[in-house]
Amino acid sequence: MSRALNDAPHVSEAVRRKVKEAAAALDYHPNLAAQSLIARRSYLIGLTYERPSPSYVVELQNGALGRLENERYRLVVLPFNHVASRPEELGKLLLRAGLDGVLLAPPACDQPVLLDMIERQRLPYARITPHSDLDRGLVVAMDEVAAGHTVATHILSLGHRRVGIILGDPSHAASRGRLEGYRQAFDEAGVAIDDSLVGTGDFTYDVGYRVARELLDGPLRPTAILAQNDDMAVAAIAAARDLGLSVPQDLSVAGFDNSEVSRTAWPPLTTVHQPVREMAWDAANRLIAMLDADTDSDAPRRRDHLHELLVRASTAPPSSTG
Amino acid sequence: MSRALNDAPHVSEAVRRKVKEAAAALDYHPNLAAQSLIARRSYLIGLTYERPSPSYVVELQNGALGRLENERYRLVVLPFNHVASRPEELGKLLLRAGLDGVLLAPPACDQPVLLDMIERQRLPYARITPHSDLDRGLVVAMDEVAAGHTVATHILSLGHRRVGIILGDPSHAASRGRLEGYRQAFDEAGVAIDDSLVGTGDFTYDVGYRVARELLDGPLRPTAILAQNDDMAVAAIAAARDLGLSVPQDLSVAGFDNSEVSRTAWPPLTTVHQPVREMAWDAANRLIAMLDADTDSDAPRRRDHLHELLVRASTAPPSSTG
DNA sequence: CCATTTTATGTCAACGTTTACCGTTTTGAC
DNA sequence: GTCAAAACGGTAAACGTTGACATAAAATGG
Repeated sequence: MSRALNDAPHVSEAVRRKVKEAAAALDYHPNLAAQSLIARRSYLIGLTYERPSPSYVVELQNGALGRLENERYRLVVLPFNHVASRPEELGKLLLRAGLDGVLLAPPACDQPVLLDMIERQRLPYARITPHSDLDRGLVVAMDEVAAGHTVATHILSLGHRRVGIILGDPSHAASRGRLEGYRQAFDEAGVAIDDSLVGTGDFTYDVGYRVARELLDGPLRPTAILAQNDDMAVAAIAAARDLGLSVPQDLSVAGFDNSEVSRTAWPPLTTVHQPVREMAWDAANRLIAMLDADTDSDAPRRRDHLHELLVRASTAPPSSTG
Repeated sequence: MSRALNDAPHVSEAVRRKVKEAAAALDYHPNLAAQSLIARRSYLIGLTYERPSPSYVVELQNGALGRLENERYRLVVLPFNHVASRPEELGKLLLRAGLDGVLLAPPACDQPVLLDMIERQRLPYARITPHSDLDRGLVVAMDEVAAGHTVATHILSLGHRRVGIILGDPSHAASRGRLEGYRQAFDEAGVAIDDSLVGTGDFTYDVGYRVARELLDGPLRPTAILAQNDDMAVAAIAAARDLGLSVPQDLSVAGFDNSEVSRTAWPPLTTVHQPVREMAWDAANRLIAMLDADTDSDAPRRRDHLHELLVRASTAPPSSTG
């Protein structure tokens, strides 16, 4: 009987023990569907993300899973590509998945249509590093502008003046935020951003390589490149090498994300650590706090996590001939 | 009424349409818990793995998810570390997760205790690249011995004779299988394996680096290194560089797995492509075929996938001074 | 020793579907 | 127009739990 197994009051110790022993002997496991039915909960948390780098996905997952460990909640992964062009489809997918709550990574967390849908169905959600409508839902963020500012300031303070920029996918607002941070740093340093040295990538290695080649083959070869993620930064290093340039002697390269490749690349990348795992943990934490709270809690709806600049061997002052 | 929504027979078109319209208007979604309760299925597939490289995890997931797309089944991720030392705990976790079936990646798929537990509870499972008890459960495998043979033959045919070997975690049977393949290739080439050139790693970069340094600092510096995964191979390249050695001029390095780092590393790694995604797809495919079959199907219980040697720039004939 | 409270145990409705069953209506054939 | 068969729609049981309620037993107080 459920009272014995669930340690409810008004059950004698003897009976409780006997029931538990019998349950153990029979390898009895309560039927979760029946429990879900009556509790009106599935104890499933969804995690949705879009085809980013493997290390990002794993960090995200591990962060969320770290919080879910020893909880009843289980994590369902729901990757979904091209959200921007079909947000309703993802909405339907999420609503049909029978979730108690969902963690939204970029760029899904920035789709107003999607947020409308899941709000209408009262599906609780937490947004990880969103960049628009920062007042909707639970928000766990990193200050992208500040991060972009930090890394650009690093490059400028080394003495670089001709700085190439490889943007990420423009549909990710992180790309815009980081660029804004670059701008502020350049303004403060009294340096103008040369638009001919700004190329648009999509966070992938292949496109990053192409853009880097264009920058380095151009008339005004930069002495440093700011890439908006590590994969593209590694691609920039490869492009430089293919042109006979040494990093960091002939070209400094800075990335973003502190992904695994940034450590295993040669030279190791100067990059910005985005505390993805911590943010995912926090998002899961706030989400289940919300789910377990009977009343709408008065916890703050937004929380910012701090970035950290990791200066490694891929950046150095420009050579005198630069 | 359920008949209308589920396209059952004996329902007039008019009624069916009206019901569906009303359902759409109300954003009605059937309660999955109730459906699960009556169907005696949760429509949840578990995936369990142990702290391997991010790219492996993502390939695994994407493969399984690729098959689950457009199915009712959802994927629950259940990473679990140190299975070898506490298989019963993972068993309990899996059995309590309310799964319809589970995909077991190494090394969980090689834990007899775990298999015993989930078999006793009649939880269907598929094993991805298991290395022992190959007759238990659904098996999707790669022939590790053949793969090890192929890569070792490649190195030997380039002319290398002093070959260092960095083993993976010995508890992963993949490590043993690959080594066996090396042995066969060495035997066929009439070359003896020098035990002093065999080091034991654990598939991680850091330990791989240490082992590579020991090998290269030793009295008999090898002209080639066979690493049992890409992370350790990249570490070996880094170790060589730190000693002033060029790859592949002074040292050839071959990896295993065709992970992302093997492509972004410099020089790009010669490696063995393990069709992880395809195998995960296949495992999910066979598992749901089993779940959806009323009777025990007579499909083959084991299926081998082919490896592929990818020769890239990290291997070359030994220099004449070697 | 009875009345009263406390504690332990048994019973049953409810959760939201599906499916089997049964009664009613429509259809088609003679 | 009658009859059988097919099509349709309504009702209720069942899935495996939980939790409220009722009943029974034990403990307590007068």
